[in-house]
Amino acid sequence: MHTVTGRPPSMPSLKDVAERAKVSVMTVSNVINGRHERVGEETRIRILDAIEALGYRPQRRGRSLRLQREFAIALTIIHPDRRFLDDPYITQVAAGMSNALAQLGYALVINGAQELSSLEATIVRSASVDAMAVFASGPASTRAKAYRSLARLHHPLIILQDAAPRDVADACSILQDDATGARDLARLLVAKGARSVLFVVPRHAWPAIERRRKGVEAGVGRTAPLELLVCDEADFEAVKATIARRLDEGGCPDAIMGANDQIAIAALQALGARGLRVPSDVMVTGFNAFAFRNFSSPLLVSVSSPAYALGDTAARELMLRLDQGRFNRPRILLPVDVVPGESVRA
Amino acid sequence: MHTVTGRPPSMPSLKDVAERAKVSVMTVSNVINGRHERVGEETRIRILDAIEALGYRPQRRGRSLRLQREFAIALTIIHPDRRFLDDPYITQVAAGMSNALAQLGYALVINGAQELSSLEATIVRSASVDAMAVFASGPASTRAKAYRSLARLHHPLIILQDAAPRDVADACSILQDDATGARDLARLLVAKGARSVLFVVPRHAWPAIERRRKGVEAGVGRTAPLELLVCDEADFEAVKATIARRLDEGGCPDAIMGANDQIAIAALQALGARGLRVPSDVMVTGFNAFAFRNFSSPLLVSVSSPAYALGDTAARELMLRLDQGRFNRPRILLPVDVVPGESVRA
DNA sequence: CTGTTAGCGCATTCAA
DNA sequence: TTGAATGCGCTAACAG
Repeated sequence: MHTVTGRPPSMPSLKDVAERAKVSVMTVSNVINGRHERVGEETRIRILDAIEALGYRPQRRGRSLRLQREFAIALTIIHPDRRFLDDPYITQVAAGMSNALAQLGYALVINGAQELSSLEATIVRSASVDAMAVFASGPASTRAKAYRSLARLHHPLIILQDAAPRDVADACSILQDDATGARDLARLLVAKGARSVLFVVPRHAWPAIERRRKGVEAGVGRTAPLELLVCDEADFEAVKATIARRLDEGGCPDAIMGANDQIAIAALQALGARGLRVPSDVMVTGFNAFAFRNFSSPLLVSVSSPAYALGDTAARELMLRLDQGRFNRPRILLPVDVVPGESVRA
Repeated sequence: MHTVTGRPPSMPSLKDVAERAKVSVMTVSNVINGRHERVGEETRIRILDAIEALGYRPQRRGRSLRLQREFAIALTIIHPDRRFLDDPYITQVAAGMSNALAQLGYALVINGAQELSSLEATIVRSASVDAMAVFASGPASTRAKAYRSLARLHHPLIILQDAAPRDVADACSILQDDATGARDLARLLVAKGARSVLFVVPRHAWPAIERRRKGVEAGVGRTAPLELLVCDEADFEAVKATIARRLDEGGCPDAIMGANDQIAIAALQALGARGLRVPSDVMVTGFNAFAFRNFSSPLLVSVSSPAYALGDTAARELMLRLDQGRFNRPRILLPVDVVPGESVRA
């Protein structure tokens, strides 16, 4: 007889329950899975007693192996900051996914990778989920490479906040309408008299930010010249310093648009330190409108990002895909709305 | 022959690789697991070619079943807000755990539960991890009940930011020294002349907040009377309104201490709206010192919470526990530091 | 250095 | 209504 590496002695299996209830494992399995019509009432009660007494819980390993399903979905985040969950957008996506999956008995496995290579080293090395959602940053070519890499894993793939490369099959792209939101913000500023706009973006590339930039360009049109300023988003003080230097050197634009609320708040502070008033001297807008927007004043005009809904949708679409064998739609676009505030003239 | 529920045709197994490389599965397994001394160079290369050609990845299900290990750790969060990951403390813990686990080839499974009952409905129903960390809110009795519930799962348990009930074995409690941090803050305020202190806490109970309250009590001692104000943390405007009402009705204390930075920022705004100056009229302190502390001014004096380190430590301790069969220590306390700012008189 | 055997927990299939 | 046999993918133990 071979001895096995020693399971914790207190982890009962179907067999243990079956022995205790003096039935076969199959009967226990039927009870567990609620196939009442196949088990007699008395037997069922005896089995339930045994389950209770042993503290038995089905062990997913066996079930997974038999059914060729892991009952788990991965959320993979490619982000330069190892504290990838610090990004408020990402946390909301994760919460949305987790809650939707929990209802369906699925688990959410979270993993962050700094870059493609470390990604390959971890997730890719072994298959432990049924499907995957990916949220990637970086230049478009790097992102596309990551998507292709993940697509080769033979799993359905949801690409969050980015387009799927044409050659990636069995993928679905879910994004919010950043371009329209940004365009509407820019139009609002122009309507309020802005004739020069500074758009401040993070150095590290994000697909959503690229779309916001295009939206802003469309919004200002030929009415107001658009200037781009790149800053180091990870360091709040550095963002402030970059904006301050720009103000000192290039004079003050009519409006500053932050690619997200964090950047816009840095702009508010840089302006305040120079004695410039918002919105009378300069108008400012942000993007996302998450809770911390309330922490600074004047309250930012922003755009509400449905990040939680994005995660929720991703989970549901993946469940449908696993059930039906294919994605219903290759692309889902969630709407956004301009959120009023005090940082734009009335 | 039995037909199986149909694995995706493109998901190769060890056997497929073995057949293609014309070796036994065992040899392939040895290559995969880096047992170079047991496989000849030529064979190894042939096998690696086959793996590449088939796009093979080890399937965790089989490995888990054989080794009686899931290679996954759960982080369970009991929090009334379904957007449990909105809490910045929790996200940092999760990031710390995820990164530490990834290095060791483990996955992090995240699940949030509103209350104990929904917790039992999800995780508890089936075993899919090797160990668990839990971060619970709510009254002490509810929390203890949750810990006992989880302890019955036969898994090692790490209890984050809370003490383990005495009757829970195979558990380890990891927390930060909230009491000392809060005491030091309170002492600082007293040293700067505060003779009345208002401590503003969220309605929903958190063990860390209870410890902070005790620390504040110890810090003010008999020098300054301490008043407690309870607010509805989830709604920033409601927090502001509660503090504003208190200011209108009870006059202004010498200092307001927020149980966290969010609450302290609400206090700053409520004070600002009444024309009260910080720190000359009133001093204000927060707690945690996460990134968004920078979003408001004046900059809060706060306490730095090592939330990321907490998650990192939790992961490492669990790995040690799984290797060694028992926890080294029943309790780990991480230090905190007062972080300077402009909201306390110099 | 390589192969064979056996079995982890579970659910499908077929037999009683 | 219940049971027995089978095999999912993988690896420890042992045999060659």
